[in-house]
Amino acid sequence: MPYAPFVVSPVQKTGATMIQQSAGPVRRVEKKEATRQHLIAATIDCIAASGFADTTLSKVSAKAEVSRGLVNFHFESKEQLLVETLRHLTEEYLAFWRKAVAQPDFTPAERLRALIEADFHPQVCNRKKIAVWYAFWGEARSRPVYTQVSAKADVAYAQTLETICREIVSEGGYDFDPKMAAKGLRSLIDGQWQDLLMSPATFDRNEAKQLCLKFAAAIFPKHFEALS
Amino acid sequence: MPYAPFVVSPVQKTGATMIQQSAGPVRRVEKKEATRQHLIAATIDCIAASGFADTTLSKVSAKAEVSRGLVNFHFESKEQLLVETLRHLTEEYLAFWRKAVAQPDFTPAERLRALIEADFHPQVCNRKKIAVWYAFWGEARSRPVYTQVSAKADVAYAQTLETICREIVSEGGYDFDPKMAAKGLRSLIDGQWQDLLMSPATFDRNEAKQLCLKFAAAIFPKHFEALS
DNA sequence: AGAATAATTGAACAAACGTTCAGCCAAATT
DNA sequence: AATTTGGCTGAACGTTTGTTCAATTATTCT
Repeated sequence: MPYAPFVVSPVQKTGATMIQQSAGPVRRVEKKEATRQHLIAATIDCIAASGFADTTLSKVSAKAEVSRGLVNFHFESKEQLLVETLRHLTEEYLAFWRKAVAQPDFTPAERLRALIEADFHPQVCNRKKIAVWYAFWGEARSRPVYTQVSAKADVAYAQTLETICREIVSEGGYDFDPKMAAKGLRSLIDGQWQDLLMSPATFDRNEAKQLCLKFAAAIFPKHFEALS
Repeated sequence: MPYAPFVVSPVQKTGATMIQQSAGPVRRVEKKEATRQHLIAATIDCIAASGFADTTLSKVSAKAEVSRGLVNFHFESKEQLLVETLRHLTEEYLAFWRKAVAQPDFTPAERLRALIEADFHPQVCNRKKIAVWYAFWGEARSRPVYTQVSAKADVAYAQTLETICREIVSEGGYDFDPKMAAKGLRSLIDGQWQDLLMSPATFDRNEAKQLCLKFAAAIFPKHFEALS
């Protein structure tokens, strides 16, 4: 049983009045969307389990426990399914780190800590999802559409991290280019992700965080030295 | 004309005496090996151009300008061809950075500089080859054999870098775990490689090196501060 | 309740896949 | 010069691929 039972959330029948909409049509629309998400989840599972090369629509539909032809009903083509899968992954990650740093009363250093914390949270930093990221990155050169899909979110991350670094540099009067600091920190995180993918046995989530914080302490000593 | 003309290096006919071997059989053996390498090179080209999923034996043999069936003559199977391709890539990279750091009169800091320099040399750090690395990494979870093939070389790199860092820490009396420093520096390099893959337009080789050296300066100030 | 709508199925399709192998020809041996 | 060896070809094989679509089932509308 690869997924939780295919339960459609029951239609709201009590409480607020339905406006301009009967209870009926919502159910069908909801179920359609649920199936769609179901297929995307199955695709992630398949890519992680079989790799990009061996991810076939037969395997995906088997994993999702639906018929073969349903994929082409919900998605124009296999390629479109893959694009939507990457989009799903991208948006999930975007929403996750955005929520983590969006605390208005945080200091820049606290926001950086929160970002690092988010980047190693099991919800986004687990071997299955990282395997899928790498699968897409491996195809990025031959299918530029994959780069386009995640480009906006990548830029958003880079800018957010750069802003945080600029604020920290400004606060501490450091002599370190904020753009370089941001690039470096992102690289450190990616590198640790790769470690999880390639050496899951020796990978340690806390160690990975500590490594990033140690480097942060090296370039922003006043902000990070004391702790860790 | 994807490759240099298929020239077999002429058999050595002058100079040292041939021992236990006529000139003849060498030619055939050499040509076989040349074809083999030819096929591996074509595979690298195909993975870079079409991605892992769309790399077929038809494309590989077309690129190498040989017949379809020849691949299965030289390699047991497609899977074996891919394994040997990864092995080739791994060994080339291993030999390259080993040569760079193997200067006996270098100080540890100079060796670290040489390693970084090697990691961004166009021979190993170019978009085509990095795309192939990522393609294999993307499949690593589903095909553990890929991890096994490059495992030894990965460990060798990690140990070499760690030794260099340990020596630098010892020299400078720094309070930074050499193991962490090594992991971090490797991450920085990987991260820059990924930048080249995903954003080739904005990637700058010298900037990438400078970024690594800046972080080196942050953790080993006495050894790297002055320069760069 | 009956008609209309839309999600889902599963069989069928051509195309492309990896693999096999009998035959060919150049190279090596006798 | 004749024979053997072995790299190489290209057609053929059985699968599997992504896609299509008429039929089916479940839901929504009248």
